[in-house]
Amino acid sequence: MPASKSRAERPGVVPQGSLVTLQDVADSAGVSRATASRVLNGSARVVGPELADRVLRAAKLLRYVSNAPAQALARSTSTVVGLIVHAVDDPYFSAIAAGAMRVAAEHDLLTMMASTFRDPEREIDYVSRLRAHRARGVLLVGSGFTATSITERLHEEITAFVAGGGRVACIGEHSIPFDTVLPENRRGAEQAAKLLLALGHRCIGVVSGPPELTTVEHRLDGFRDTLRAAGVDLPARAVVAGDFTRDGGYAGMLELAERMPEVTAVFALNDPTAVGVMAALRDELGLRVPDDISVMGFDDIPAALDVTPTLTTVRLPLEEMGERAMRLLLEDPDRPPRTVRVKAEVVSRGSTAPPP
Amino acid sequence: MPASKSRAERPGVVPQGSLVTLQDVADSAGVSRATASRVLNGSARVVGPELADRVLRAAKLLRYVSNAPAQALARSTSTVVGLIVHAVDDPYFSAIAAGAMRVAAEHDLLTMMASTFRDPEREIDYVSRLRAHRARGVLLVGSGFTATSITERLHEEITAFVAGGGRVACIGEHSIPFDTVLPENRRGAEQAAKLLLALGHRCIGVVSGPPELTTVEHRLDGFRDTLRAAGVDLPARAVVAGDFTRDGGYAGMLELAERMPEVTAVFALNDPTAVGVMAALRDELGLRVPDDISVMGFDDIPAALDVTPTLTTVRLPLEEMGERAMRLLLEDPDRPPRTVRVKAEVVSRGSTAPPP
DNA sequence: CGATGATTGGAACGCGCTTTCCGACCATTA
DNA sequence: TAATGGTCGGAAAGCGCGTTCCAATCATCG
Repeated sequence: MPASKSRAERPGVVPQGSLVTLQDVADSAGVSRATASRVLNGSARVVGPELADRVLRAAKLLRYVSNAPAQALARSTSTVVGLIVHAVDDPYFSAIAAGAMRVAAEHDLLTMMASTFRDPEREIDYVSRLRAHRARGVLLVGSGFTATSITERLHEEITAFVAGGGRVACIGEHSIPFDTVLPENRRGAEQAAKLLLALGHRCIGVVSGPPELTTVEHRLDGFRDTLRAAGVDLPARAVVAGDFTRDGGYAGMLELAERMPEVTAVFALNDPTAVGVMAALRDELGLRVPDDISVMGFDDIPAALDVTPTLTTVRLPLEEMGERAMRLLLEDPDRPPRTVRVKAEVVSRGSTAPPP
Repeated sequence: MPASKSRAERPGVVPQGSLVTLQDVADSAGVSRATASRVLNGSARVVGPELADRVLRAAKLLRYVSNAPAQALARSTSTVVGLIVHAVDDPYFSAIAAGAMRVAAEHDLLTMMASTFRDPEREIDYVSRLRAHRARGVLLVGSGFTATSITERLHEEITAFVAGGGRVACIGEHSIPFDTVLPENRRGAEQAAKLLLALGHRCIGVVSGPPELTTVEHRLDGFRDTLRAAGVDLPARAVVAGDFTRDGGYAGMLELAERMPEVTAVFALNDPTAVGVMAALRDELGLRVPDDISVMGFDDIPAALDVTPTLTTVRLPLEEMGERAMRLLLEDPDRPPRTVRVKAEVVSRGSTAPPP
């Protein structure tokens, strides 16, 4: 029991249960810590085959795994990346997270995932904590906020992070000069508007998301501008704010129906909202989609195929966005910030039709 | 610039960009490291108010955050918990994760989230890596595997983790003697069977999940036994294996229809599968749910309400399960392992009806 | 006014690991 | 055979922080 022997030499140190240290392995293999270290994580230096074998054997026997914090301290670099999302249980974010985590795993990195529960303060706080953990990089997923005070403080925190050698990438418009994967929110919304116009709709409502999100702003602008260019007005009362959730869409639709019962089409600014809108239409308002009213969403989450009717939406390659952002974050660190634009594409399905 | 002064004293050490250390703060405040440390993380010892203020001020100015790895090393305890799921983008797991992460955040812990992409080897590997990171604890979400070789190796890894002072909790049957949140899979499946029997179904098919999961085994057993007790047989060919995904359910239904076109009800072993089954029925087989055939799922994911018809399923309080498991993991560490049973409850909705 | 105790800042060590820097040892070559 | 170069193992100095132990300062009491 070489491990316990080494432990016994410094009694009282044991924190709780015994952790096997590199020293233990070295002792057990009859070599120095330096040698053990070298064989256990392929240093530049080569160790003789027999010693190497002894070390490996001892490590296996003792179930040794290196102490990551200690390693991080000594190397002053860690093996974790941060992933900050607004809500884990939102399919938009979890699809992106799946892509990002796959790439992180390919690079042998562990992912610290933080969910802000849609609170910008927590986002700032998390960046700071990830900085404390000396994360390799952090991926900011989801929309930025239009409020400049938030953006500024986030920016400061990010700057400090980068100054410490960390990398940053964003998905969505964050008004921050770092690697960015930028979905064409504006263009997508324009095309949504065109589809609805082409179908003949002239009286259209919008169930929006939190107005403080840049994503919402851009989608809304693109939509409104396109309507206007076609001579169709989108009055303020035709736009009701949701919260980007299914329930927000439900409530939003009820309010919209009260304000403007004459709408023949509703554009929801993301898919969960659209799903909520359709539920409200069906369960409370007794309107049939698309015969009485058309509904469009945005993002194309997997569930868009499984609602009835299937949801016409603007497709974004979510998982791919996550992958690309993570690659941006991890690959060739020394190059100027890049912005990758991602096409948004209308997918016409069952929830849209000409007005009745 | 006290920070850069301190840096300048050890040139060449700077890794990339300058990290502010506790020493920098101490220098800038004109105190010793010890004092700075004491004020910055409320040690037992009290520091004089004026010095404390100087330190706080300096820390803020320099945007100091403590080096978490160094801190973890010195304290030999970290502020991270691990969360291992099978797939982030599966609503079952993301709902649980949301609950778990909320609790972790309450405790001021960062969550390392690992997605195994349904590969048991990765699960074992992740436990080991989490052990390396000296995580406070790890939460194993999702079913265990029936293969004893896997279970044994996982168990060994977990044991090593616990021996190192880490805590462990599981959701689902892992055949491991640790804190467990155990959904009543068997009871839930029994009730599902009863509902179908009560409706008059006698010829029933099952679209299952990966047979190597204990969850699948238990749900299947409960279902089969209850049918048998009622004199209804569930022949092997009536059970087709899916993979717990929507697409798996789709394919599974097609196969089931080929093998046993006479079934009047299908029990899908989780909700995504059920959604796939309904899609196959609608898009390829031209059967109406529930008029021609009934469909039941398991778990009650949010989307169960948004498919048409709404999905009859067995409800599990997913988010709450995540919360409770995380509490088990974090609260009063010194007590024998506990098992919390979670009730499964049938929710009757639109996808079930008497046979035609 | 000197002794005693309470308070508080600082020096120093240790956490586990990486990484120079040396020195020992071997095999070459002149 | 002696000198030379190349290998390879080990001693030791950090990495940034927490924390014990000491010394110094101050107030208080006899």
